[in-house]
Amino acid sequence: MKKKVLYIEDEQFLARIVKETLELKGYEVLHKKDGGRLIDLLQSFSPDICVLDVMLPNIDGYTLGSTIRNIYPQLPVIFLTAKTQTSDILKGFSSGGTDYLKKPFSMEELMVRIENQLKLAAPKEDASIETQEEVALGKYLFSPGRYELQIKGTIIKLSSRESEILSILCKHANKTTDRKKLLYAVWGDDSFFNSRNLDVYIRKLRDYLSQDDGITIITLKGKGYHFTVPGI
Amino acid sequence: MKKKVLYIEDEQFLARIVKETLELKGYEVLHKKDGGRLIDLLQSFSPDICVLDVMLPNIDGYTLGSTIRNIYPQLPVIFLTAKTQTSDILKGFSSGGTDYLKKPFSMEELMVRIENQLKLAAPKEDASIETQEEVALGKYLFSPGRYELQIKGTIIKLSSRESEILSILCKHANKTTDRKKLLYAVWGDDSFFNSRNLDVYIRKLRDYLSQDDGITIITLKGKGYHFTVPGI
DNA sequence: GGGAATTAAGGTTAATTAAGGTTAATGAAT
DNA sequence: ATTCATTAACCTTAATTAACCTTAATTCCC
Repeated sequence: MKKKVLYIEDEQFLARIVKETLELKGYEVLHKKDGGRLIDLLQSFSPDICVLDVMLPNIDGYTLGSTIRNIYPQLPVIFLTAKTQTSDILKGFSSGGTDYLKKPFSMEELMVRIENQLKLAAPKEDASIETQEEVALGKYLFSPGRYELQIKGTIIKLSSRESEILSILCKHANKTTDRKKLLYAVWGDDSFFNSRNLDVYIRKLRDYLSQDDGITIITLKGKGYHFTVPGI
Repeated sequence: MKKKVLYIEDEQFLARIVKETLELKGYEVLHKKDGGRLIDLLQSFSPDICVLDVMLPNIDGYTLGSTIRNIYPQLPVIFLTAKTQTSDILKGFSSGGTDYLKKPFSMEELMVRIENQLKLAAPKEDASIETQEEVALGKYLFSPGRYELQIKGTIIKLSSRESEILSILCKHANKTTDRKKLLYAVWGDDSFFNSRNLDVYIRKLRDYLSQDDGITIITLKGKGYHFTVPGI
């Protein structure tokens, strides 16, 4: 998926070069000469990053930056400007900028700073499965955050318990998940009833996951489950 | 808790100024003249950010940067250098730098860039609604202060309760909002009646937000709601 | 030692109960 | 006189409990 850059710049000549260079690098670029109807633009275009000139007709770049930061707390914003006074730079960062590049700059520097900002804004890797975006399970796509299991475009809605248990199994994909630990993780105890209860959920999950026979939840009696998933 | 800066710089005079300025700003600074025993340093000092001069005796800054990036994928690294060639900058970013500052620089700029890197590295905070007058919710724009939800130019007026509940959901966007806490936050108790009452409001909000199917309020029975919003 | 009896562990399906959803009616506050 | 908030009555669905079934592992006996 192409990353989208919203680029606001009034100098036509520079704008053209930047836009073309970005497009050559594989970005989708929306260039505007001023910040009019910014909020609409953000919503319809939904950029991954904004590159703003500071000296603009009508509304200046800093104001636009603040607006963006206000509405999209996480969206990277790079300011471009000939203003080189320290106070301008400070203003840039306090207006929600995540980087500040002084004109004149080389195209390469802009490119690498854009890449860098996108990398920094990307979801942090070290997060546990709770915050994890999506996991590929064979032909399925599991989105713990959305409580969904997707296969060939059809979406299976999971309940919170189902999703919770599947998440735990995923954490031990192709290894064994201890039954007792699973029970404790989900219910906080390993009573007889919850043990039956777990059986019920395992059956449901097996059922949901039956469309890919590379995926199996193997029972290891007295131990737990071995969740086999191809290609993890 | 003081943020810790690991600062590697061989120019004694500059180093002293930077160190003192940082300390004045409330940072804990460990200054070294070279990158010897870097790995030990990182582990014992466990800095929140590294500031590296590039031109160093023995091992150069880029090499140190790469080492850091390998071991600590998320740790911010700012390069400081008189090298101003584009190729040097590219090298800085490809060596795991998260920012690059050309010498000579103003202390203020260094300070603000350090702050900025720390902010970017910080675990993504939920947009604290209090300070925002507007939040983008997918195709919608929510203005808690005005009790308005806007979509494609049309304005949906929210009642105070509706707005209040939506604000709370926004605070936990893409995470789960505890039902009990929600009830307490809004009504101060979790009586049966208010619980039904909450259901009523959730239904209304689902209805208002139904025009963007990236937005969902998922019920987690026994827990609460998971408000999913794209791009937050 | 090899195969039937025993038993513990888990599986299946259905019933129950608890949590929440929906819609409409009532009550409070402008 | 409306608009918003609450209460009410009834509906739907997830989670749990229950009853009964199957399978793997021991044990027992010859």
